[in-house]
Amino acid sequence: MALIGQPDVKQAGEVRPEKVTAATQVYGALRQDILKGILKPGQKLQIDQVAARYGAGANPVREALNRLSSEHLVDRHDQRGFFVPQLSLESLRELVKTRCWLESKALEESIANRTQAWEDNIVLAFHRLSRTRIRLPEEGGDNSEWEVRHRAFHNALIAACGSSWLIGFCNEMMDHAERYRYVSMTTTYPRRDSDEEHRLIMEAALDGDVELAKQRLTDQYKLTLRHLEEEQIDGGSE
Amino acid sequence: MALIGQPDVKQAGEVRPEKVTAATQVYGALRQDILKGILKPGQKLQIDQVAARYGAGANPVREALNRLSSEHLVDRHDQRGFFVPQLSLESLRELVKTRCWLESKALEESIANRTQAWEDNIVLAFHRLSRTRIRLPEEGGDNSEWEVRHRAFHNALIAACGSSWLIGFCNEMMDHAERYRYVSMTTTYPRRDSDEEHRLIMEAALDGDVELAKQRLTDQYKLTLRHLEEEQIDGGSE
DNA sequence: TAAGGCAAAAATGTAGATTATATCTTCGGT
DNA sequence: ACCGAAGATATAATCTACATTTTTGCCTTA
Repeated sequence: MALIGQPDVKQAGEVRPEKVTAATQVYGALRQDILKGILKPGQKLQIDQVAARYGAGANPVREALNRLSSEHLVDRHDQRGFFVPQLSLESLRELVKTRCWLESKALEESIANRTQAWEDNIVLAFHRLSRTRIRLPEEGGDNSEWEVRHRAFHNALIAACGSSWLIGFCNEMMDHAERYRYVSMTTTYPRRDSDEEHRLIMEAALDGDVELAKQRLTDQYKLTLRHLEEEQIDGGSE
Repeated sequence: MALIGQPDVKQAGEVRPEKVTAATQVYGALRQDILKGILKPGQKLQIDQVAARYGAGANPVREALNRLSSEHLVDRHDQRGFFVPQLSLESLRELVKTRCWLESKALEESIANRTQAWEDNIVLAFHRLSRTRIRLPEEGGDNSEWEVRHRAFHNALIAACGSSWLIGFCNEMMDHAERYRYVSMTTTYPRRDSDEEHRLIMEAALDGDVELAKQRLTDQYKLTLRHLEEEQIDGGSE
């Protein structure tokens, strides 16, 4: 129905600042702590403890945990409670394999739909990433800034793929990959030469060389996997 | 209580049947009602009403809604409540496109990893599907049995792809596709000739003809999309 | 018509009751 | 004494009832 000049239209894009609830805050905090490995794989997330930790009541905590359980960032067992999921080399391999499949496809589509804005964003994201120094353990070892930019770069690559589903799936997997990186961060750091690899991916993408770009992207993931395989990252299961 | 002759032995390594909580029951019920279109797209899910409907308290309902929100089966707005997501032709197109991409890939991998058991399950699933009659509106129009078997068939095809991530993503999208089918069920029914299409997909897959199988699979999805496009399924947004 | 102000409605959160699970203890048989 | 079953206690998850906070709808006023 064409509503000409309707006064208080609720436009789809209207942004009313949504006041965040306690549940949402706990959700965000828990998410970070799980991704960063502060909460250990296998650990039980007891309601009372979590509530105390984040200064919230049992219900908001419970809601947050329920959300996270649907993202597979916590395991839920009825009447038994919530747990931080275990990590394993085997599931990491499956994760990387699937990332290669899906991000390749997303990159391919993105290149097919390339626009000026897409290219610009990639260049920008790369620039920011390459200017972020990797901090070694001696320096405090907080690489969360790098993680954020790293993720932004990979997101920029696939942003034009034309499927919010696919972007969502890739992001979900990025979350989990990030957790593996953080948990093994005690021993492994982002490689110094990753900048160069990212540059190569970017260049192939901007050149419109689909096959080369996909190749370089998946090579990078596989290389990172190999590095992690060399460590024992079986999340405390032994 | 104590059922004589049926003592609840706890065998070693036994998988103890998890007693379902109220939250989980509501979750399942809500999920079904949303997928089947009983709860209309765009509709507000008021806590009290939902609680009354399923005979539960506010908290279990809230937990169920939080889980569903992470699956994109309900929209959540802090302090504003929960809603059944809208449907639109545009997002259906994106959904179908993404399904084609991912299920093609999954099918390809499945065929590459084919085993006897995989083939058997496909044959079995096809048999069951083909023996399920489609009920027209006059006959009550409940095609949930068909939906279950239809889904089982497509799952059997991709079961050997080697990635639980990919299988999960495909299933998530199947849920949403199912909702589109149910909502437009007033006018559209599973096509009579879909049996034949499924047979062709199965045959190509069992023959190990990757390209043909993928082609037939995606053709089917695109054909179904075209059928739905001919209807107005824009969930009451106008 | 537009802004401001209320009151009702609804979402969210708290506290404590209830129920299930896990743990510990006891008892009978070997 | 040792093992396992049965029962009792402690712990923790879950749920209910109600308090608090925010939003929504409506009415008044400029």
